[in-house]
Amino acid sequence: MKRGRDIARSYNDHESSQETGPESPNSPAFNAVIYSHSPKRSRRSMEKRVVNVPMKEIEGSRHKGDTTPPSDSWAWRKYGQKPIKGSPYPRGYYRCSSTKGCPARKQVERSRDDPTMIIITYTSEHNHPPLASSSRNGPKPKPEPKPEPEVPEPEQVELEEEDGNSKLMVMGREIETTPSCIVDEFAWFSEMETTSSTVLESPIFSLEKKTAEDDVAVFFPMGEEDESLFADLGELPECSVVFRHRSSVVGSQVEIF
DNA sequence: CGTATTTGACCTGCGC
DNA sequence: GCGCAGGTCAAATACG
Repeated sequence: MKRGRDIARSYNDHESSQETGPESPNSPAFNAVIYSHSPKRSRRSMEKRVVNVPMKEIEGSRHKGDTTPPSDSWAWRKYGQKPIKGSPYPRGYYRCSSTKGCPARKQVERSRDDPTMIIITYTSEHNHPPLASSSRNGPKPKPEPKPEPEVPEPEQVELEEEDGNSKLMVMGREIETTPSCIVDEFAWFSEMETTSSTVLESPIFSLEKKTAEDDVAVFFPMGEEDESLFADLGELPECSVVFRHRSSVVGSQVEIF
């Protein structure tokens, strides 16, 4: 069995070799973010992506407690929880259980400033597509309850054009967009698009078009056998942001100082 | 009974 | 070098 130090080493090794960017934000309403770029990568200074999700977005989620993670396109398994100094709420630690050996992890905690917000910090990226394909091998994800599809407040998610550059406004904050990040990140997604002609349009995409009329609808390709697996994904609006990014907004980041 | 979660212990990084 | 805080492991426990 690997002990902590071994994990930490391979973890950092993975980070240093990471060239495809961190995983997607996968959140219905997110404040973006890549923490970067410490000259010396370490467990605490590694690249991270932070996503803020309003509590209401994750109501109905299967977990209970202060660090309820929102459902997304991957299966997550909790492996730890720690009280965080200065915060009344503990932080939950989750790793991807969609496939064996997936390095993706996320930390879920409540915002100390706004308890109605959940802060999700993603570290490492998935080495596989979302559940659509991964669910056919590897550990099965738990069936998710079906919450009502949540709709981001119109005033919380806006698309702005300025000097030819797109800006995503979320929760009143401006998110700088960086195309290369997401393009690389979803290389696997491009492959799927070119290898399948069967597509599914999620209701979430039409929602996105409400907030960004000029957006090109992006369809998620899949085989017929996957359609049933995706039957529940209409409840996963978090993907829509990512897909839209690929089409026009293409990525999101905010530098945290 | 198999799988997921909880929780205390352990380890590492970082600041002083 | 020391102590603190964060991150992870793994045994125990809970759950379906």
